[in-house]
Amino acid sequence: MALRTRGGGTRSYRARKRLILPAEVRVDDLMSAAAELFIGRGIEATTVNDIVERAGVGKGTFYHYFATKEDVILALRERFSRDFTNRVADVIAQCPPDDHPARFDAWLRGTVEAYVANYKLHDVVFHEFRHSNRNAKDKEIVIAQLSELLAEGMKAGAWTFSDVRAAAIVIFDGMHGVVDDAIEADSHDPEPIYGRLSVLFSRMLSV
Amino acid sequence: MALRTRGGGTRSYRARKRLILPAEVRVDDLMSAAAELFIGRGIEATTVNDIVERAGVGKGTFYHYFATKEDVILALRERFSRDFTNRVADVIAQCPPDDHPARFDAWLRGTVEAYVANYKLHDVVFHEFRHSNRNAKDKEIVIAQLSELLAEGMKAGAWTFSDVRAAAIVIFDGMHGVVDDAIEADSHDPEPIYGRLSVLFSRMLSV
Amino acid sequence: MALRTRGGGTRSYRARKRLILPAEVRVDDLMSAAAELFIGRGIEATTVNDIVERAGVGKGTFYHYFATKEDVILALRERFSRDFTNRVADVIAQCPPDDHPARFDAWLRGTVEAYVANYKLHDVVFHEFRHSNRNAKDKEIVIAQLSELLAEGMKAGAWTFSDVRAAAIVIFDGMHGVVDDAIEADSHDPEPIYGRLSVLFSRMLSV
Amino acid sequence: MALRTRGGGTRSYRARKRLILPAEVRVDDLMSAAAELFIGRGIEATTVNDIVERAGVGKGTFYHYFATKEDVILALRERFSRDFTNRVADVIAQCPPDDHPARFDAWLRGTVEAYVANYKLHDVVFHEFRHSNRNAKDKEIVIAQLSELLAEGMKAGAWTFSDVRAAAIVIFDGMHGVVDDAIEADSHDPEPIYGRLSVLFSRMLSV
DNA sequence: CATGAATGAGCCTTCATTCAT
DNA sequence: GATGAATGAAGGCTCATTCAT
Repeated sequence: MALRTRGGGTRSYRARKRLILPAEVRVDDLMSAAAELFIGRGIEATTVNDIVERAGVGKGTFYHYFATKEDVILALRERFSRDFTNRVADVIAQCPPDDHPARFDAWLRGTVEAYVANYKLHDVVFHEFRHSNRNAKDKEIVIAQLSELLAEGMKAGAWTFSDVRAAAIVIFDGMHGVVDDAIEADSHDPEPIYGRLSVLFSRMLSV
Repeated sequence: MALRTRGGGTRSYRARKRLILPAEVRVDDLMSAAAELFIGRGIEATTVNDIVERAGVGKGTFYHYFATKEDVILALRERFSRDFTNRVADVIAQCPPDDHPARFDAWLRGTVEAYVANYKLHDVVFHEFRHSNRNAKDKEIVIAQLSELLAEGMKAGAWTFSDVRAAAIVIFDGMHGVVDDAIEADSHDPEPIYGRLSVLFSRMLSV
Repeated sequence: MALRTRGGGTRSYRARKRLILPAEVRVDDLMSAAAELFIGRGIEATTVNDIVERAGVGKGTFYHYFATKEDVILALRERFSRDFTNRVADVIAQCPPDDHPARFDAWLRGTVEAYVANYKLHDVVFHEFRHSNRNAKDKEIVIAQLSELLAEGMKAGAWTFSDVRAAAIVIFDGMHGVVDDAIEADSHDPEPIYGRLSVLFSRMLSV
Repeated sequence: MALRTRGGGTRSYRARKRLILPAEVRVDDLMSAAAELFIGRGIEATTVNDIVERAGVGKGTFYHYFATKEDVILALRERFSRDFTNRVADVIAQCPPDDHPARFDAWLRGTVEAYVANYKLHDVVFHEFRHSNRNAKDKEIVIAQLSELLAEGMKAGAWTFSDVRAAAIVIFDGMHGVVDDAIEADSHDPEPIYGRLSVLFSRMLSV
């Protein structure tokens, strides 16, 4: 078997300065590089080589932090969901706990804004890659968040639904579709989008 | 087992009967084989080899009818959209032209049924593959169909919308999401799904 | 996902004439090229690239006929065992069926000759690569062949053994070791090797 | 799970206690870890990472004590040979210097026992790795030991050989093969193996 | 029309070794 | 002495597409 000699066998490389950085920084660099490339040219068209080149690290460094290419996508997804949910939760938290219409409004505005700001990454990371049922996991979080908001409003008599979950899904996916449509038409201002959706959803919410 | 091909005798050529069939049949066989495989294992995981093997033709035949692998996907997409739209149009056509609520109802029921019946192919062919903006093309057709239905109802005073297109999108994507959710939960009966949606949308349609 | 464009994407290659040959020929070319390289530089040090280059075919051709690199080794092994056993069987067959000492002699001479002629390939293919228990399979064949010869001689009263199998193994492995030792000392003439072994084994065979 | 390293906090460095131990202990830990892994999964499949992890030291420590991965194998080999030879020499030493048959018997029994006890390490370290002619070196030692024993017996008139070395090789390799065969058949008791061999070899030794 | 052998660009991943700390 | 983050050369394998028959 002869133990193939790899790596520094011929002792030829020495282009990059061997810099040691905190794991966090390296992971972040890698993830950002990946995100930019995924957005720019798609996941499939982005190679691990592209990623490490853009991140300015050796290929081994990539595999030091991620087990496979898939892993970056998953990590990106998690980060996206976390950021998204937190962002919306913050906005809602600033409303009076018992003003349910205001809270829904905050959710809608926050969601539209967050999505308009990051739809590219969202699209690429959630639609372009499917891996068993892990797909639903992250959507479930945001649906749950909205469902709870709707359920609380219903408990307080602000509105009624025979099926809260179905309502949440229609609202979320409807929002999603309308934002996509606006973006497709090059309208990146969240305000009018929010306005159009608000009118529609207020009808569904009113008795 | 060592060899991939054991090659029977001296010339291994001509295993299959060189059968000549009408182009339509060939195309259809190929598309069906592709659809089944795409559904079963995903587009990426399906090779052209898999397709021709399942279709029972030589690989050259595939490239005789389709320029690239992409082409089958596009063809499948078109076929799906055409069937879908026709099916829904038929159901609507059976309603009185001026009973707009009934027409919407027919649209909703027909759409849910059609989607429940074919969601697998739909998902794979529309979500798993993205090629520039060609994606929107086919969705546009069904949105247009619904928009027109809504617009006519509005013109007749059955309901009002400040933005018909936004409403159509919310309705379509909302429907889509709720059906997906039901299927995810293993509820493949279109009736209750239709019921849930009908309640929600009727509010949006009513003044 | 974008269906990475591979192969003739950029349409640049056209170095080799696309020649279509019988599967047998291609398989043989590939196996011979592999054997030569394995012998020359070891299995590990030989890459599939090396093999196809030497065989004068494209890399895809290799994988058209062999599923993995391992497969060539296995195929080489099978071929070696088959040839070896046949060769020895032929020599034995030329002896009178009841002259057991002569038959054993034929076995020994044939075996030594066959091994001296091909020990390089043998070593590389049998010793340098281990894959579960498949290893023993091929040795078993030759041990069985010798065991039978010994058993028949015993039945005819030519010699006796309390354990035929053990005797066969000692004879075979002993022969193996002595030949290796001779080759190590650069003595490639089978005759004296055969002579030395014959003396030793005749003692074991005599009552 | 996305990240290979979750890195606890800001600096993930220094997880292990930087313990300073005598070189001997370190070397021994490393060699033992390597041996266990080589036996368990093969040399090729064992990475330096695996070894240091099992030994509980940093990767740098490995390269502090061994120049390359090969070095451990070589060290293991030497250790094995040394132990083996010593063990057998001890047993022989307990026989009367002029009772040659007894000495041979002791050699055979000791060898079979030693080999049965360590065949796994032996196999992996001697068969799975080939590096130029260094291979023969260690086998040579044991062959020499046996050759001398046989030669002395011959000088004393206990037996005769036209070629002592060939006899030694047949005996050693024959023993090797029969033990392997027994182990393959799950017979790990050295006694019956020794018995079978003793019968065979006594014939070769007797005039 | 039909076939399937042939092709090669390029991808993901591995891992021995180095060296800044 | 000890550590482990960093590195990049190299390898096995895939598969859309071509084209000689």
